[in-house]
Amino acid sequence: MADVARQAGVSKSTVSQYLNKRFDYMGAKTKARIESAISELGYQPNIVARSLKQKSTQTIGVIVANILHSFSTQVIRAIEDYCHEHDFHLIVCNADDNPEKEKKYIEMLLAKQVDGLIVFPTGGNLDLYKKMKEGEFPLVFMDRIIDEVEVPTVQLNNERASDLAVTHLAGKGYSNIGMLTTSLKQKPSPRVERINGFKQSHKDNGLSLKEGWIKSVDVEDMQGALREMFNGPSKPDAILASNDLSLIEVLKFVKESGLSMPEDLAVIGIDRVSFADLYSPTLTYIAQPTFEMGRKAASIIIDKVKNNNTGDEMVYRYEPELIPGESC
Amino acid sequence: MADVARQAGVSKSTVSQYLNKRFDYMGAKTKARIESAISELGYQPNIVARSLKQKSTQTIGVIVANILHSFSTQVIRAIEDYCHEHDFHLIVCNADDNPEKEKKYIEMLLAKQVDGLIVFPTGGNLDLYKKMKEGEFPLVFMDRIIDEVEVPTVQLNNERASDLAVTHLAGKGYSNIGMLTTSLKQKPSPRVERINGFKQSHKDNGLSLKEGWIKSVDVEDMQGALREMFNGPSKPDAILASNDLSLIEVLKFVKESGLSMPEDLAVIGIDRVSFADLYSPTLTYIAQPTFEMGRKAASIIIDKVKNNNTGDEMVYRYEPELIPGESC
DNA sequence: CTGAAAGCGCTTACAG
DNA sequence: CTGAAAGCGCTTACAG
Repeated sequence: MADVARQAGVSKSTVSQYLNKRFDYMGAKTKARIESAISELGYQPNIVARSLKQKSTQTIGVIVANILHSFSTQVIRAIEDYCHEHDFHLIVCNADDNPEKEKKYIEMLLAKQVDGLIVFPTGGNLDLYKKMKEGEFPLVFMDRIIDEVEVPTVQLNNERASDLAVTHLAGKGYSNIGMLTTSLKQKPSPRVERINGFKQSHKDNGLSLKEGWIKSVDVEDMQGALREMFNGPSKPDAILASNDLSLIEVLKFVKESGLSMPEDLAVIGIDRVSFADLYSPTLTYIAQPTFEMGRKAASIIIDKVKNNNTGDEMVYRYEPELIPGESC
Repeated sequence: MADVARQAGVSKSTVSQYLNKRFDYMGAKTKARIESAISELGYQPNIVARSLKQKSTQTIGVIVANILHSFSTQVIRAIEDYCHEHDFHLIVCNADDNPEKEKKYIEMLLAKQVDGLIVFPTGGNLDLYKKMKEGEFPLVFMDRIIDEVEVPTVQLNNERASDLAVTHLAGKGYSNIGMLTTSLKQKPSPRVERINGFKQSHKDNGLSLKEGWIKSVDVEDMQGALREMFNGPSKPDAILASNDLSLIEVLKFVKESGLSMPEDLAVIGIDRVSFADLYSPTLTYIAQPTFEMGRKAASIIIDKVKNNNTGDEMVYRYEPELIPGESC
């Protein structure tokens, strides 16, 4: 910038005014001289220096609990679009369901002076969440609710998602429904709520619930869990896969067991997968409005950044939708 | 930092030494005092300030041409792992096959003072690429070769990928092979090379080539292109989908036309897709070694960053592998 | 073993 | 309409 100033025969201040498009009082010839000095020198401003001075990086951090879920990538995409429209940049990190990693990334992003943070919380860093909340740092939770700390949260009406699935199955005459979901170690609220919804919907639909057929295990153990379900005296005639990773395991099991869908086993999943319409049979699933959810989270965080972290700390619940296919 | 220094009764310099773990000459009591001052105040260093002074952000930028390709996400993942191991951060941007966007992102990342850039080039910004090359800015190209500017490039042996596919099909007795690939507007080298390989392999296998069955169109137009292929007097008995997006369109077409695989039509794709083993029939495909390719790109860029951009400007070609399934 | 001082590349009141 | 000066929060030779 000093070079540009010298070349144009003005001061750094004036160059800075030019760069920030404050032309109110700038002479036309000054402006032109700066303009040509910049292009001659191929000058590019240093955002790092500007950020230091302005104490704002125009950057939002996003930490997803697990990038392998299609839900995460879809939401990131929506957040990205919104931020892009509002001239904010994004740094995305993947905590891999690991609270240690989540902690590391939160600290890294704070050190990098992001203006705000959207977190899909693992739930394992209550102190950190609280510290940010107390420090009035702009923060939004996505997908999972953390009871211990009041932060605006965007998530699905998870009980309703399970209810949609069970009611649909019941309507088709299925009554022996199993459920497969990823591990409950961290007790992430969506999984807990989906299981609760599953149970409640059994009552509402007059179905008898088999507790043993609700399996919450790590992905590696899913084939075993499914085999268990099918080894008993009575077998499920339908399965709810509570997210995309579970669904893939169910489909793998169906294929390997030589079962046919939906005759031998009806299958329904929560989350949209790329191959739902391509599969034979096409898959019935419960879609989350990932696009709106992502935009909502982005809009809350950007409002907070701009308005000094004011605004309500609400939980925003979005309604799931059943997309019918041939798998049940 | 000034607060910490005051609280500990030392100077900022000493705090800085502490933070940078230069303990060689530091008194044990000084160290302890700084340590407790930091934890009392909950001090977090400001990386932006450090970056400004050190002229290094420990950050690598990645610009993919199109994030929708599974290849891109797999490579990003590998780059991320490698950078993480070497304490570099990543900022990922998606140019959406749009040279304008690519330009914007390159300039943004340079302004953010990333230490190096891995680009899946659209090919539409030759001046910018040259400028970076001349400025000795650490730069690596991924996937696509740009003849006009000599930059280290990591990519697949694309001709071999097509050859593997065609030779496999020929071995199974198929001789009327069509090819579907995404648009050639930008003439990205992998698509050109895959088409060349497809043609050459026809010669090598003594097959007669139907030029009209090589379709390079935008994804929206693929169903139409496939219908054209199948509307003529003779029809293909096999299709090579040159990437994952093309493959999905082929599978959609097969399903909608009521064709059965591989009896009516054999299908083979380049790129690994998540549902290859899940599909009925399971899919035969040509895999790229995305993991090694990503790590290679990351290792080149980090070497360049550390060694002041020395090193050769080679093209690294990786060999594809055929993963057999039931679709051909 | 520790501190004073300069400087990284910007922005921004303020003076003229 | 433009410039001199201070300051953002660090690091780093250098002096002592």
